[in-house]
Amino acid sequence: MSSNEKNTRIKILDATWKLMEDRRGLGVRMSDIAKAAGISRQAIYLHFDTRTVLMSATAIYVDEVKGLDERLKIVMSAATAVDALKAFVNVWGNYVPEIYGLAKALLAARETDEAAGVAWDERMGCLRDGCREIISGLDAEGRLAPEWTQADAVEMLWTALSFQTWEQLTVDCGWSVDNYVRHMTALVMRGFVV
Amino acid sequence: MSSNEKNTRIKILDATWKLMEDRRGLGVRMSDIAKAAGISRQAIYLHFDTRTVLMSATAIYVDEVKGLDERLKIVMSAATAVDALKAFVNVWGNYVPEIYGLAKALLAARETDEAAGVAWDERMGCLRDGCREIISGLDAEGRLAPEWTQADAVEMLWTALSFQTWEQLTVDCGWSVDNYVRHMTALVMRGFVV
DNA sequence: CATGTCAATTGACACAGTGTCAAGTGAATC
DNA sequence: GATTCACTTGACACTGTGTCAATTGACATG
Repeated sequence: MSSNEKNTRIKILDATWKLMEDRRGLGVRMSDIAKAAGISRQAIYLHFDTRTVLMSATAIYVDEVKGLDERLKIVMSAATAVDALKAFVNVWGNYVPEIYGLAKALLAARETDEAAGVAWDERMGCLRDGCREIISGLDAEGRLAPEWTQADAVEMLWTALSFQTWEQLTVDCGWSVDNYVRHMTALVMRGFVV
Repeated sequence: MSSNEKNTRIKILDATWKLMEDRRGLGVRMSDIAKAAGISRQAIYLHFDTRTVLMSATAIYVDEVKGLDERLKIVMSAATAVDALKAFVNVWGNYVPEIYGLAKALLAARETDEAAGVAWDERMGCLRDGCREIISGLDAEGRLAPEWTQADAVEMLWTALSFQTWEQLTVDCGWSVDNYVRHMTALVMRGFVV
């Protein structure tokens, strides 16, 4: 039955997701996932060719469940680009902890695995799109600081909001998400808005 | 003879460094290093207990040869904190490509290896110290933007100047080092200085 | 000259984790 | 009753790290 097949697939995705979050993306083996999903290790390979394929599929699955795209789109409907920017930082800063483990694992895999790199870039795509919209909005409203071309500002803002930056501030510096949002907002407001 | 022992050690460190830079920190095996150093794979373990120990030792070796500390100290002698900040971004931005491969490898190892994490934190220490001095100088000169406490500004500046940020802008966004320096300077000047 | 020391070599092996393969099981389907 | 299909089981190949024991070759000292 295809519903049974689907159930196993979903069980694997859920197990992968849960384990990645529990262990912050580190030390999650295929055998751990199999155990958590209640199937044999080899059965995973009936659904996903490689570990990387599984992680990419899990990332897509999580995106669907969590719906970052939608959250960001709502943000974009703010009255002004400045409001959108503030809301954007807030949504993103609060979203990262929900996907931290999986993102971390995907990022690590990216170093050695081409396919993981592609999957990562796709995940980060909507963030970059959001930055582009906001910068273009700022510019249209005449509030983009004169130092910046739109293209440069987009890339700098996207980098400031990167997963790695979020991680360094919260994990290495011990900031709360609220502090991250407050101070990152301050930085980008000063840095890009006039 | 102890000079012979030292020679082999240095040969290993040089080989490690060179390979890390050549391969941008990825896919460098102990056997590759041995081959490049002209010794047997097992002989490496006569000098370095583990791969991580070797990488940490190489990082220290590179630091000695390249002398980031000294370069940064010269920067600190600038007339004003603002000048120091600009020079700091310039020195750091131009320094990273010289240590990219090794830094990348150490950063990757950090995820699974406690000792690598310590080694990384030590390497990043002088950067953080520099940020602290600059922010405290800005504050003393009354030019730190009012949004910031010194502690918060130090951590945010340190994060803005992180290896990962440098990497995202130059590798992922394709910026030249000159562009990195110019735009990062613009961001931190706007973000922190008043 | 004989002896000891010490760095390095060689070959073998343990271990972990990914991915593959072949044979077999059990339940639904025709 | 035969087929199909997801899944299980056990075995194995492969890679890379780290360990071990036996051996070599150079050099230093008595």
